[in-house]
Amino acid sequence: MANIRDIARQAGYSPATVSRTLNHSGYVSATAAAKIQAVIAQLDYVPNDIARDLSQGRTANVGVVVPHLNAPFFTEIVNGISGAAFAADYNVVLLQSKYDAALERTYLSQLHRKAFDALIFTSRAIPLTDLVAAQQYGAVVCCEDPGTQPLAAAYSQREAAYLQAFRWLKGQGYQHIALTLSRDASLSATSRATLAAFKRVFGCVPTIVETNVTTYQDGYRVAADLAKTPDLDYIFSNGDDIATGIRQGYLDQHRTAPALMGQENQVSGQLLGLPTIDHHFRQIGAAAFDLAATGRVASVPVTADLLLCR
Amino acid sequence: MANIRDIARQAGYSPATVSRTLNHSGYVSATAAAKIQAVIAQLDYVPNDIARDLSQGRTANVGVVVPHLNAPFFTEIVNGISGAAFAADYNVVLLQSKYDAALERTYLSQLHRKAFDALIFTSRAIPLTDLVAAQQYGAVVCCEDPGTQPLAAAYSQREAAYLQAFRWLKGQGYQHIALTLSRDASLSATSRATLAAFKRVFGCVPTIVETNVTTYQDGYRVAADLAKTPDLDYIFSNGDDIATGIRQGYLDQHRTAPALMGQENQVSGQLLGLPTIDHHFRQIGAAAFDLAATGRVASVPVTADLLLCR
DNA sequence: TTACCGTGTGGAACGCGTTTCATAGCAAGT
DNA sequence: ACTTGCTATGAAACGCGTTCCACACGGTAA
Repeated sequence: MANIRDIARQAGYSPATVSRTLNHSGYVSATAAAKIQAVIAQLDYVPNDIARDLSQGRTANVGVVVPHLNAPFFTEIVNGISGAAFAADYNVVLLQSKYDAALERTYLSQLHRKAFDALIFTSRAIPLTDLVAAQQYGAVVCCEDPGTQPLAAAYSQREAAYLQAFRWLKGQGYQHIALTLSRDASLSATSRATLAAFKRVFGCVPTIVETNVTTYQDGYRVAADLAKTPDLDYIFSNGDDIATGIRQGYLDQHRTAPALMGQENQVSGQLLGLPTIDHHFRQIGAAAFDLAATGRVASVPVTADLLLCR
Repeated sequence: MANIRDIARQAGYSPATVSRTLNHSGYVSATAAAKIQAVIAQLDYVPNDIARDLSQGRTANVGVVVPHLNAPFFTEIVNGISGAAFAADYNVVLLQSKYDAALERTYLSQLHRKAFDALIFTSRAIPLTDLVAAQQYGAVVCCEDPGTQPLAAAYSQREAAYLQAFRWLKGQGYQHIALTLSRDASLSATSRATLAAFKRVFGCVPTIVETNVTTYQDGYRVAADLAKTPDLDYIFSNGDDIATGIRQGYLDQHRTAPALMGQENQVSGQLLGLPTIDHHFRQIGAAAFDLAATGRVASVPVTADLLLCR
C-alpha cells in the first residue's frame, strides 16, 4: 500500500508538499497540486488515519459507555450522540459496560491510552469522582446531574418532572402508590430523584418500591408482588414497556391493574394510552456530544415533559 | 505525558525492554521487570494506543454500519456484535448511514484509511459489489444472503421462515393477505424474500403491499389504507411494533383489525399475543463479528423461528 | 538598490510503540 | 576446551502523516 513518501517520489515533490496538498493548507502551486493529485489517483492512495492520528495526537473518536442497548434511554441517547458526532466528523465507539465497574475503568484507561478523545457515560457503576479524575486524560461527560462535581453533564431534569407527576397524582386523589425503579437508590441518581420527589409531594416514603425493574418481563414479574398489596391505587413505573408488562401480569392473574404511569414515551405506552414522561433523550445525547467535542465543562439540563394525554 | 522512552531512561533500560515488559513477551529478567513496573506506576504511564496501532498496522476497531437505531433488527444485531467484540478486545464503532449511499462509501473509504480493521454492514444502500471490492482494504461483512458474491455474511434465513409462515397462513384458510415491508423490493433483499415466498405459497402476488413501513407510527398510518380493502383477512407485517400500530389504527377507526403477524419478537407483540418470527438477530450479530475479526469469507445462515403461541 | 514580504518547496524532526538484529553473558552438552 | 543454545538487553529502523524551519525566488515598497 502506497504511502505519502511514495506519492512524493513519483510526483517529484516532497512529502511535505503532498501533505499540504492533501490538507489544502496552501503554499502549493497549481502545477504541483495537479501532478500530485494525478499520482494519488493513479496509485489509489488515501492517507493512513492512524498515522495522522498519531502525529496530531487525537483520534476523532468519542467513546460512549452504555450498560446495554435494551432500553430506549440508551438507544435514544446513542442516536442523539451519533447524529451530532457524524455532523462533526467524529466516530462513535460503543462501549458496553453492563454496569460493571471494572469494565468502566477499562474504558477510562482507554481514554488515558488515547483510544478516544472523549468519553460519554450514559450511565455508570463507578463513582462520579472517578470520572472527574479521568478528565486529565480527555473530556468526560456524564448524563445525569453532576451536583457539585466539576464534570460536564447533559441530563434530564428528572426531579422537576417527577415532582410535577406526583403533584398531578396527588391532585387526582391517588393515595397508595407503588414505584418501580431500575436500580437501587444507592446506585442510581434517577432512583434517588424519584424517591426524593415522592417524599416531597406526599411527605412519606412510597408504600411499595420494586427495584431492578428494567424490562417488560421484569414488570410482568413484579406484578405478582404488587397484586398482593391491598388498596394500591397507582403504579408509577420507570418505563412504558415496564408498565405494559405490569398490566399484563395483572391481567394474567385475572386482576385489573391499578392506573399506571410509564416513562420514555414508547410505543407500548402509546398503545395503552398511558400517561408518560418524555425525557428527550435524543436531545440530551446531542448536547452530551457537544460537550465532549468541545471539552467544555458545563451542565446542560433538559426539561422533561409530562404527557398526560397521548 | 510520559512515553516509553521516559520509562526506559528512568528505569535504566531500553525502550525495547520496556515494550517486552508491557507485553509480557518474555526475555525480561525479574529485576528489570520490577524496576520498570515501578517506574510505570510512579509516572502513571500507559502506552499510547495510537502509536501501537500505527506500528502494528491495526486498530482493533470494527465499524458497524447501521441506517439508524430505531428498529430492533439493528439494536439487537449491534448488541450481538458488541458483546462478541468486547470478548475479543475489539471496539465497536457505530456508523450511521441513514441508507445514504454517499455516507456508506465514506465508511468504505475509512476502511481503506485504516480507521478500522473490518466493516460490518447491517443493511445498505450501495450494491453488494461495492462491498466485495472493498475487501482489499479489510474484512467486510454483510447481514444478508450474499448470493453468489464472494463476501462474508451472517444472516437470517428469511425465505425459509416466510415460506413456513405463509404455509401456516394458507393452512389456516386465510386468503386475502396484505403485507407491510420496510423498503421497496428493489432496495431490500428482505422485501424480495417476503414477496418471493408469498408467490411460492399462494401462486400470486399479494393483494396489498405497503412499503416504507418501519415504525409503530407507520403502521398506524397505513391502517387507514388497509381498512379500505374489502375482505382482507390477514396482515403479515414486518415487525411487532408495526403490527401493533396497525391494530391501533383500526381501533381508532372503530374497526376491528384482521388477524396479524408481527416479526422480531418484541414486547408489543407479546402483549397482544401476536404470532411472530424470531430472527435471532443477536446471534447473527455475534456471527458477523466473528467473520469480521477472523477475516474469513464465509456464509453463516441462521434459522429463524416461527412463534405461533407466545 | 536595498530591505522586506509572500509564495513555493524540501529536509528533518516529531509523535511513540514494536520489532528485527546483533551482541553478550552463561550454562549445559560432548 | 569448544560448540550449542538460551536468556537478557539495546541500537536502530519501521510505520506514516504533520509540522517547524530554512531557503530560494520573484515582486514590491522605500
